[in-house]
Amino acid sequence: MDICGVRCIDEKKVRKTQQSLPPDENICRMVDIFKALSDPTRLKIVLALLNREHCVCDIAVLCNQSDSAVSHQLRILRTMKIVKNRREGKIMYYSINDDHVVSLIQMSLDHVAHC
Amino acid sequence: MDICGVRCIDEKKVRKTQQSLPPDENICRMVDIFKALSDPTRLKIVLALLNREHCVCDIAVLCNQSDSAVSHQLRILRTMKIVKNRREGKIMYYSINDDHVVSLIQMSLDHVAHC
DNA sequence: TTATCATATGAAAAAATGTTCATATGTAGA
DNA sequence: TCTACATATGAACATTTTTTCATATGATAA
Repeated sequence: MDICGVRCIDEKKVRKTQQSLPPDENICRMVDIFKALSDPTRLKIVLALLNREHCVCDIAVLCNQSDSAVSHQLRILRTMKIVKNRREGKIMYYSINDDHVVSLIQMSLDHVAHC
Repeated sequence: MDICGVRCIDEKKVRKTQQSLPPDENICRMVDIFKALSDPTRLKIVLALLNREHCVCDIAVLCNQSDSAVSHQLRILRTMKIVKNRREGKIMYYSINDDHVVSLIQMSLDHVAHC
């Protein structure tokens, strides 16, 4: 096995591990979830919404960011289906839309608490 | 409450949520974990090492990346204490060093499998 | 010692990401 | 209708991250 000039030391082990790997598509989807949570503003938004729904400008206050910056990040979280929104007149309320993500965050909260 | 020109709609809710938020330092540490797993090369490395330890050039083959690129990513994972390494002659073997991260990945694997 | 191999590292180049700013949209009320 | 407000969005700019390339290090064998 030799890909792009990189030599392989132990072909057998590599093949076995290769078979154990999830398909690339799934790896990408996992990366997307982690990426969504890997920005302080976005993670803080999700943590805040864990508590209850909030409107955009309240989230901006909580994150100490401009409305616009928060709106951009909310769009990313919305696209990823991590949050959902509902309109009440002029105000747009955001809330959590993915229980799996809640568990992920809970687990990482535990991790950080332990160390 | 009015921070940097952003008006707050519902002060009470904001205060309650603010109190429910983990300290910023912990949020940063959570972000660091998610960031570590939010690159396809790094996540693939960790997934591969979940199976068994591997040397750098075998990881490079698995990830279809140059030795150097992989080495850089391994340093990041090492700094984060997500992986550890041991030398055997010229060869450096890397393996998983953080069980919490294993659980996190397992959970995200489940998530991706479900949807 | 010298040559070779496996890996590491610094710095530059390339790519991806986040924020700001100006402007647009949708809603409510005058 | 016009105005004000809450939010959204595109594009420019700034920052961060990743990859590449050249070179360095540490280990083995000749």
